[in-house]
Amino acid sequence: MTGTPSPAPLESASKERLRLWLRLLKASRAIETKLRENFKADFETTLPRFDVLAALSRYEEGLKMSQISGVLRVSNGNVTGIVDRLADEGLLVRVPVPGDRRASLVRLTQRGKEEFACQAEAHEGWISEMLTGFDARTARDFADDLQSLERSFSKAEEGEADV
Amino acid sequence: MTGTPSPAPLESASKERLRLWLRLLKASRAIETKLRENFKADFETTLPRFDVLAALSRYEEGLKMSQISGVLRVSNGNVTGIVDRLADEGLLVRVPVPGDRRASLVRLTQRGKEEFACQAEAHEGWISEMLTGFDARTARDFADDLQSLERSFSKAEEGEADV
DNA sequence: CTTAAATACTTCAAGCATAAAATATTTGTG
DNA sequence: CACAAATATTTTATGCTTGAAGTATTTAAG
Repeated sequence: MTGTPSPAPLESASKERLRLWLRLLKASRAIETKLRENFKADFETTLPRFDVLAALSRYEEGLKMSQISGVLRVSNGNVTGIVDRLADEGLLVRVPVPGDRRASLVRLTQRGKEEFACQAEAHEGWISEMLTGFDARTARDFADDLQSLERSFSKAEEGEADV
Repeated sequence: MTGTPSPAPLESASKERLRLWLRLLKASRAIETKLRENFKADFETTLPRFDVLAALSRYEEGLKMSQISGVLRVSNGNVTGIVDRLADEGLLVRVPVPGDRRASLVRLTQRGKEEFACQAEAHEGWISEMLTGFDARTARDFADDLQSLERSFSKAEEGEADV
């Protein structure tokens, strides 16, 4: 990456960072919007539902509700409704946890696994189309840059932890 | 940017693009979450409300409802509720458009302008803190990379327009 | 064993988001 | 002018999202 430097003169670090954030947000919203449309049109589903299936697909044994919200980094109450609807449709089940009647383990059903496999394949295809301009090497480098951005962010977060 | 190449071997372009997207999403969600918390804590407001004020602040004459949704790229009906609440609080007003009784122009009030100025300053500060790891040059280059990602995306969108 | 604290989860209220339907007004055509 | 089509906006239904309050159960302390 890092293409040709912009002709426009650099502004303050603060302004350039703001510009970076606005671009990041714009790009990710554009992709997200397109994904949402595709999920709706092709599978009559949503991104959050796909996210839950994706999380579960990585854990054959299942996940507790709080683990799902932990993995997806969303609030606890949020997951309840999404799992409710997916359970109604038979894509997953709540299994009681022996020895703890508060909790339940959420597991994909066979149908859930098959449905997710379809969706995941389509998902990867959509993303690949949208990012056609990036070859494997460029995508990897860019992804690494993003990770460094995230590290910068996390470090800033820690810094304020002890207020 | 483009730091040291990852030691892990490159996978297919499709996989690498997927990874890129997941990183992009993760980074932008992390920042967005933090921003939401800050807006709530410091100004008792939300990101969408800030976005509307920001859009209006760039147009002294005001914007019609449909122009707001166009600029922010959100649905029409969405803006109605947000503008309603901001109007209730006296941060903006709906002004009738002479000669077209369907439409109205939405304009910031003096209070709205002052409130937005405060929020915008804080916003820039928060972003700058979160992205401390990026100096002006690096941020600019990264922003340019993101723009090229967006161009790649838009081109992919066009391509399917004539189906 | 009893009770307070912690844990797991659900429910609730408020707001954001979309798409689609409904309303009101304006514009274009004959 | 009449009236269909287009335009501007609001309303509605549905779902995601959070944070806070509520319920049930388990764990820890005395």
